[in-house]
Amino acid sequence: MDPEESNRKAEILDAALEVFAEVGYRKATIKAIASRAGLKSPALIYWYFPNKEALLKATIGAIAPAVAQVENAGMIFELPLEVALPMIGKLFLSALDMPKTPQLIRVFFGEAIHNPEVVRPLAESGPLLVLNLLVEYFRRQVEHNHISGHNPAALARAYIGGLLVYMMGKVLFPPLGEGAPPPDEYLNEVVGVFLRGLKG
Amino acid sequence: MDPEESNRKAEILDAALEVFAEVGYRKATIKAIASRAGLKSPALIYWYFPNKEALLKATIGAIAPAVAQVENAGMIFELPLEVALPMIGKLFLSALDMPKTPQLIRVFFGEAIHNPEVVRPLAESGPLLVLNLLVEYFRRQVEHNHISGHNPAALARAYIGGLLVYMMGKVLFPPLGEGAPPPDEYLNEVVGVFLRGLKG
DNA sequence: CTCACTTGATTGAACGTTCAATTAACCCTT
DNA sequence: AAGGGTTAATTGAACGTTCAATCAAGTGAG
Repeated sequence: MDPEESNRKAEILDAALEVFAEVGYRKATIKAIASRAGLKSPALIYWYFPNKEALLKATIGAIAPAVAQVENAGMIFELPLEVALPMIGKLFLSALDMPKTPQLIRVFFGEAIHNPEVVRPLAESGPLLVLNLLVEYFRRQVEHNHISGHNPAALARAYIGGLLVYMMGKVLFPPLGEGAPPPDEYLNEVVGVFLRGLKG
Repeated sequence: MDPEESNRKAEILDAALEVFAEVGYRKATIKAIASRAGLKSPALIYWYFPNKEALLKATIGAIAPAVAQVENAGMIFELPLEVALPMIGKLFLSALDMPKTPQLIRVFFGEAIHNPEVVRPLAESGPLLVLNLLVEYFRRQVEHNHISGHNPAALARAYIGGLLVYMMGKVLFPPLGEGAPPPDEYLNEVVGVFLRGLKG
């Protein structure tokens, strides 16, 4: 059976995510990851993974599918703005409550600059997925004349940006989060502005 | 006199900014920074700076004041939304054209997670400065009943977020920038939404 | 001569990775 | 069931390299 079989690998991946999130890929040592996983020797990691970079890729690869769980994505296209925008907003901000999200965000930004390829799957199964969904949604809204004179690509980015900055303030760079209202209040404000702003 | 006197120091700081931006603080080696600065020995760096971390701090400290050049910041409070919002937007996006901005953004995000204290001056003299300016601006607009029922802290973050995401797409994480409209078109759209969104 | 500055060589620690050797788990034959 | 043989998992020690930091020896201007 699986439960015992691949325990080690999963333990190592969990430990790696923790350590990577705490100190970053380059500062994270194989030794630290090993001892976090309860191994008595760092060498054991090399029985499961060829090298440190492969461990990073596997860590991200293991979690990316879980991030991509946007269910019934297509049905959003049928919904009016008043429902769709808050829904996507909640989807985004509710991720903050999941235990691994802060870790993932930290790993992502820590590597986004110097290892964009490695970390890309994470973005593609999370924010980029939602962004593209939203672009397509706005495009259809324009097409059906529910809104007019708007640029879907710009709208979607601005909306996602408003949410992203809030998350960055919570998880990434606390000075940015100081003075920010609670999530639901924030979301209300942003949704309100966009709803009125789109009905022009 | 200064011009020759502190040339070396300035050269080292320039080289350090370049290398830090290219490969990140931890991967950047003293040797690489030295040779980038035209030095024949890495040891010389230690005559000007006590250690690598001090070099990073100095690099940021040297550039932060230049970033903070928001002239006549106070006068914005007198301007109506239709003028103030595009102005702040241009201020933000025009930074992309300055040669060192991409480097600074890369250094900032590369260290924001694991060295928030070091990199904080950079944020405080750039985006956080503008953010606080904007919060105060919105607060006064509400106070004077030019807009009502709005949360200044949320509004300002959402607006800055819209701009920030655009910059991140350009400089930090290209996949996010793919499909984005040109700066002026983007800014027009965002400003339009917020202007209409605020007149509720 | 002196002092600010510059250099090549060196040191010592940290780290990723390898490896030979040991132990645990499993399977097959009798 | 028992025992021998094969594979999987695990370990500690060691190697080779990288790199920040130090050092002692220069240089050249005043």
